[in-house]
Formats: sequence, C-alpha cells, structure tokens
Amino acid sequence: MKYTIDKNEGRAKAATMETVHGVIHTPVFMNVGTVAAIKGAVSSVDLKDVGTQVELCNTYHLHVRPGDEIVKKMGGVRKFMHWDGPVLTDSGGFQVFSLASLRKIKEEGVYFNSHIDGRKIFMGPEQSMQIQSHLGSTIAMAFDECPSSVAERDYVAPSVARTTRWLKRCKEELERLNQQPDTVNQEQMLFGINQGACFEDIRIEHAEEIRELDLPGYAIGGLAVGETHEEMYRILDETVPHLPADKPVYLMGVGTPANILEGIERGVDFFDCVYPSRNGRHGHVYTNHGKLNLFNAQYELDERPIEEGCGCPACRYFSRAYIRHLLKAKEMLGMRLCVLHNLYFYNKMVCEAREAILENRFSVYKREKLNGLNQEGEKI
RNA sequence: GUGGAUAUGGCGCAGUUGGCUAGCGCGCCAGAUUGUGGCUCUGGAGGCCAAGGGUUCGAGUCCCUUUAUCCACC
Repeated sequence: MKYTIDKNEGRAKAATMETVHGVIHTPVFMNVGTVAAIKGAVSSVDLKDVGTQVELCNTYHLHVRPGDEIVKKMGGVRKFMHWDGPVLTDSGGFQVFSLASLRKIKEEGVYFNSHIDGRKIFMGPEQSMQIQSHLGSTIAMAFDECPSSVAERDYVAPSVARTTRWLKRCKEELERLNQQPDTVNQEQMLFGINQGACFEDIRIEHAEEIRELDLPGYAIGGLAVGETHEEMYRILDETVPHLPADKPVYLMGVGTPANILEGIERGVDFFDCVYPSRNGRHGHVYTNHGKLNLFNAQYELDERPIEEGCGCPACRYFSRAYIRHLLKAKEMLGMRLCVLHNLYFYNKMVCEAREAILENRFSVYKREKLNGLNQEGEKI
C-alpha cells in the first residue's frame, strides 16, 4: 500500500492510496453494502454508475449470513459480489453493541445472541480478524468497543484500554493470517480505531497509544451516536492532530453532507454512512438546495427530476412525480432510484471537494456548498 | 312482491345492561433515523354515528317511518 498526500489546504487533504485492489482518491465516501449488497436493490455493477470508489461490507452480518466460510469458498467477498475495486470490512464491533441482545463483554471478547436466530455467538479480536480474512477485504477494521458518546468517564476509560489491548491482538492475528498460504488477500490491511466518547484527554491518549502500532490507517469511532454536531467537530479538532499525518484517517459512520464537509476540513480522508441508502429507501433525497421527502404530496405532479442537471440514473430519465408514485406503491424501483441518486450525490460531493482542495479553494467550496444545502427544503 | 340482515371518518371494523369531548387497523398528511433488521417509532387531519321523527335527564346504542345495500324465498 502506498499513501501519498497530493495537496493540503489547511488541515484538509487530498490524497491517493494505492491498494492491491485499486487506487483510492481521497476524500472518499465509502458506499455501505452491509451484506455484500447495497440495500435498495443496488448491485456492484450499479456502483460503477454512481462513481463509487470503495465498497463497505460488514463482518458481523456476513458471518451470521451466509457465513464467512462460504464467502471464502466463493473466492472472497469481492469475487462473490462481483466488485473489482477496494472493499473495507467493518469489524462487527459496532453491531455487537448496537443490535445484538444479551451481550456480555469480557476480556477475551463478546458473547452475544444472533439477531437472526438468537443463537449464541462469540466474537473477539481473533475471530473478527479470521472472519475478515475469509472475506478477503482490502482493509480490515479492528475489533473495538463503541461506547456511547454520552457514556460516563468511569465506563469509557476501561473500555478504551480494553480496545487498545484488543487492537494489539487484532494486529498479531492478522499478521499471522496474512502469512497463511490459502488466505484470500495476503495484503489485507488493518486500520486501528480511536475511541474515548467525548473526553478529549482519553481520545488523545488513546490516539498516541495506537499510533505506535504503526498501522496503515486509523479511524475515529464512537462519534455521531448521540452527541451534538459541535461536540463531534470539537473532538475531531482535538483528536485528528494526534493521529499520523502521513496516513489515512477514517471517520466512521459519518454522516450528513455537512458533517462530511466539516470532517474534510479537519483532515479526514474516509467516510461512510447509511444515510444515502437508508434515506433513499425512505424517499428522502439530497439536492444542492436541501433534502426532499418525495413522499410529500407536493411532488405528486412534479415533472422535474430530483435535481436539474444531475447525471445519476434516476435524474437522467425520471420525474419526481413518477418516483413518488413508485415509493407510495412500495415498488422496489422507487427505493432503488432514490438510493442511486443519493449515492451519486455523495460520491460527487467528495469528488468536488477533492478537486477544490487540489485547486486550493476548498474553504470557498465548502461555504458555498453549505449555503446551497441550506437554501430550501430540509436543512442538511 | 315476501321474509331476514346491515347502514359508524377514504376502506374495513369496535362500540359493553342507553351515560363524560365516539375508538381501532389500513390509507392519507407530516416528522425521526449517522461503523443499516427494506424495520420501527412519533405526531397530525378527517366521522357528530344513512335520513327524518319519537321515548328519555341523557341515544351510535331503544321504538316508528323512509332510503340504500346484501342474502333467502316467490
């Protein structure tokens, strides 16, 4: 892997990352395909049409269904889903804490029940690495605990300390797995994850600790889970400077278009969020003038595309009225068109942000974009 | 024509021995959703109970008439 910073503008950066699965130009928005499919009937072939660079899959979900052994036998998740670009797999840590019930956290890992059939599952750093190795992603994420951003200090400090110990075990295990002859991707990279809720001293200390492990990239986790936007930006201001300047920074699970622009300004390279796809499925679509809810009656006879001049597969051919009808009729095509539009919107925005940084006009771009986004319709 | 049944917001229904501002589901209108259970949740509008008359302190609930619909029979 080779990571090169092409240009800096303040703390914002445009970089190029060369991986075994292709080149990634940052800032980049990764498109979330939890179970090796973008929800909303969108395939990896469609992703090419909306400008996707990196696809994101989930360790936990693919482990419970269809099973990582099966994915490995099918040649890894990239071959399985026919995606030839880079893939990042989330470790499953977040799911363990967000949707599993009856979980028990121990030093060795987490015991919990499957959300599909309730069966008992154990996942620790080694298991997560083994599963991600089977999936054969380009980038594997460390198995961490994601404490609530409003958790008490007494809970967060020991949790973060354990996440650090888990990270060391993740690193050792992945190094071992990458040397196995039958490993799908022997060049698989591990990104560490910074935690610490909204306690900047814990965040900073943790960042300093994990950077010593000299990993190829670092993520900031545990944000956008209940705290205010201002708090999130403050934590980024405090934390990012303590992560390696010459390595990619990934802000996990974020966010709205505005969140992403603010993150870019603070030196973040990678983003991912369920918003474009989940909102798309719910008929909420992004435009340069705000967010529209296509379920609203005002679009019943609206002949315009979602956004004039947009080159996405939905806007090229279909009207708001038609898409609204499809959504109301619960036709899959309605969701699909909205999801494609939103992914296109996000991918295009980070692409524009990169060009702006390269031309040293990001701050102007950001201000104008935010003004536009808040012009009319729903503020984003 | 005869006998029976039913008529409650857009649709389907609840409404106790007649008792406070008539409820529910769906639909409709709007909102929430940040390392995704196509889920879920939260608000809101909309009926004066087929029409008319009567009994009663009080009727969607009881009585009469009319109208409409459905079923059976002739």
